[in-house]
Amino acid sequence: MTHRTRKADPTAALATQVATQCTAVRLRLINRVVTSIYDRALRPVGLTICQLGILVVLLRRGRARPGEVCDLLQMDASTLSRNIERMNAAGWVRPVPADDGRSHWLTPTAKGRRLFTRALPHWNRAQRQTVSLLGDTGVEAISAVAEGIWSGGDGDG
Amino acid sequence: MTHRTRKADPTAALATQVATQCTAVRLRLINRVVTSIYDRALRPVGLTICQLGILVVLLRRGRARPGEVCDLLQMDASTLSRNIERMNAAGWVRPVPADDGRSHWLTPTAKGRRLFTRALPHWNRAQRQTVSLLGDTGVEAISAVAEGIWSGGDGDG
DNA sequence: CGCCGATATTTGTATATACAATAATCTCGC
DNA sequence: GCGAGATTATTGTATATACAAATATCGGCG
Repeated sequence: MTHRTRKADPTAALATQVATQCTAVRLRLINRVVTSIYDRALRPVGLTICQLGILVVLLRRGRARPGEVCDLLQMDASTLSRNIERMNAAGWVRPVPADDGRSHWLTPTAKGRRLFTRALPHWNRAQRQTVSLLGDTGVEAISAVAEGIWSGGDGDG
Repeated sequence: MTHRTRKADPTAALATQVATQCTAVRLRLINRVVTSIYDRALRPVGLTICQLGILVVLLRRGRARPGEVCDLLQMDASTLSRNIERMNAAGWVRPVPADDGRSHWLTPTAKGRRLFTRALPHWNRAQRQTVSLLGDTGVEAISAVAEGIWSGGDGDG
């Protein structure tokens, strides 16, 4: 009789390599955890962290074209389009015609501004909770990586 | 006549505070960028980074119950359920009955193992590209944060 | 044995996301 | 001024995600 143990699975070891190295798997895990914190915190005001992020861009700039928002947030145009669709339906943003007929300005409404004001304390709570979870070090590291991407990516420095 | 400049928008300054501090907005941006890198790299083999992450867990452990996978990846049970649904439809994983009738084992199929082997070079390419984008520092920081969450979270150290 | 609370998963519904294809407009060269 | 190619956004389709509710099973207690 041949030996009773079946031959070792060669993929298991390779899978361990991937598991212990893969940046995407880790990043996505962190993203799920952190997104949950903010979404739960913001739920009482009926806002998601995604929507808050978009609203903040518009509030800062007063108005912005879809393409600008996409560039800033590194978000696909179609993704933004659907998000704006919901925010528009909720009455938080409005499109206004631009010179270039292919585009338009997105502007926050008064209702959107009031929502933002109401959301602030909840956002603060989530932010504190996140700092407590990731540590100052973790939060700063994430900021640094984002800055790196905004400034054209490519490596350390 | 009253002055021509309209009164400054008080939300703009607050929005800037949020924009410059919000960890979630930054993390989600990084997540979009990095996920895109892996999904594009894996596309030729018909796999997403999400699915690869799940497959890797099953390959490492040989088999796992849904709840275990959720714990490990910090993924909602319903999310895993839908992902497994697709991977099962593709023939990469199979459920096998467990002692506890409420649950079952998830196991990779031979087809799933072959897929993983084919995916490896593409994953490697994405991983290199990500290291190049985020820098060793960034990649290590993300690993550290994930380890922190796995080991019960709460702060630096 | 049978019920009841606890546990494990799936299903219903909604948001977030991206790629491919389409639609609308602009710009430049002639 | 017109047509071809570029630019900007939206629509079609599919995956990823989570909360709430439903389903199925387990385990203990009377």
